[in-house]
Amino acid sequence: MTDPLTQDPPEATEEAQAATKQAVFNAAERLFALHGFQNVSVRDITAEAKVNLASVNYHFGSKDSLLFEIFRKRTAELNRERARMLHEAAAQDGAKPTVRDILRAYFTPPLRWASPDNDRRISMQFIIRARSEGNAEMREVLRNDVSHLERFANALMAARPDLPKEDVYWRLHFVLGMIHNNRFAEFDRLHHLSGGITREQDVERLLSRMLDFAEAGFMA
Amino acid sequence: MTDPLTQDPPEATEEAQAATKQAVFNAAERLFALHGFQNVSVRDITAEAKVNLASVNYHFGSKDSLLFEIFRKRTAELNRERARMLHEAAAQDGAKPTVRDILRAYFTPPLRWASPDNDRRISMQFIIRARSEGNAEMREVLRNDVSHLERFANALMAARPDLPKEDVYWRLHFVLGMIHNNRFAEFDRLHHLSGGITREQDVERLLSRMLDFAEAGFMA
DNA sequence: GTCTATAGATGGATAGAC
DNA sequence: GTCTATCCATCTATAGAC
Repeated sequence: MTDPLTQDPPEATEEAQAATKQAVFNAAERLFALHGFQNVSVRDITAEAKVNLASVNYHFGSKDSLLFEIFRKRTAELNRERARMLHEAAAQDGAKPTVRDILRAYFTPPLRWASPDNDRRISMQFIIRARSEGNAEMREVLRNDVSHLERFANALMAARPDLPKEDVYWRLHFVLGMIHNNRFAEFDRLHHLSGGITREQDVERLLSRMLDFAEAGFMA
Repeated sequence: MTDPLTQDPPEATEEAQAATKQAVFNAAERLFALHGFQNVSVRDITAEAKVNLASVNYHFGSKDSLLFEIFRKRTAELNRERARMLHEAAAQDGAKPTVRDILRAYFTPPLRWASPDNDRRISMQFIIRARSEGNAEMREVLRNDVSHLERFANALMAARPDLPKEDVYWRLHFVLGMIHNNRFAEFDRLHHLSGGITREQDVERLLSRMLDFAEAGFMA
């Protein structure tokens, strides 16, 4: 065996490998969020990440696996934040948060992520895009991973015990639509329609608007 | 017409040509709605339509042009129905329809189309899918074709003259999110989450639910 | 371990026969 | 006008050099 170990450039063994994998991950997330899954090739990703073409398959196995890994990681992070906020609201309000508190816990993390000065802005666009463009594997995960939604549905039923459960589910569905519509293109269109008076930059103001609308809808 | 037992290969000049073009159109709309733009090849379309491979390029120029033609036709039809309902509501109410009337004019056509027994169900899925997966050309059309949305925004401002215009635009944005979330996959997920108690088959009931939620949100 | 070269598959589009 | 055969670009994935 050759033994040139002490003369290797940097300790490329672990750090460089992790850096390459992370570069691929970030480049892929960014390109997918901006252009869609099918419109981004492995060549685009490795060029953006400034790594060699084989890196995607070496580190992630395949393009699909790369996508799936990004998707799982980001959705897990987002839903963890939501669950934590819901838990805090329950602790503060004595185990029975109001409808507005529950909705705030659901809205705040994605809105924070999507704010212009947040480095997770691109991750939020990735998630929204993945919801509608993801492959069968990802859709199956979405369909089955309803545990975090169940927490919110149950909290809403506790906050409105007078409302039939069917109504709670439908209204939750409408609320989800409000969130999933927050794509770049939709904000852009709204900005154009309104003649430029709508500004999504003010996250706190947008959060208030969404809460006002959704809370009223839930109280109807 | 009166064409009982003439010969087999009849004047294929015009009728057969129109039939082929229509078959391509229908097959493409159906496959795109079910599987997404990038996941459907020209070969898939011509196989589904039972026509030869060159038909797409002969009748439509390119795959992209075919997509664009379907998109323009369907969105024009849908928005025409909406505009007609808004016009009728204005005529009935003496030129100043209520918020609920306006929202009903916006919600009813897509919900009718999407109902299980409607032959436009697949067209509605096509439109929703095209909104998020369409190419740059289609997104540019969406971005600029806000004329039909302006009608609704203006009607809402007339119905709520006390509300700042900025608020009207944001709430309209939320309402759009409610509609665009009505995809097969989302209904499916809701059905799964609710343990099967939500049923989107009853279109009138769903329309009522959406109107209750959106109207309350607009009145907040 | 990294990177190049290439295999292997599929796609859109089209020329040319009839 | 219809349809087949084919061109050529592009993609993912991988073998093999270093």
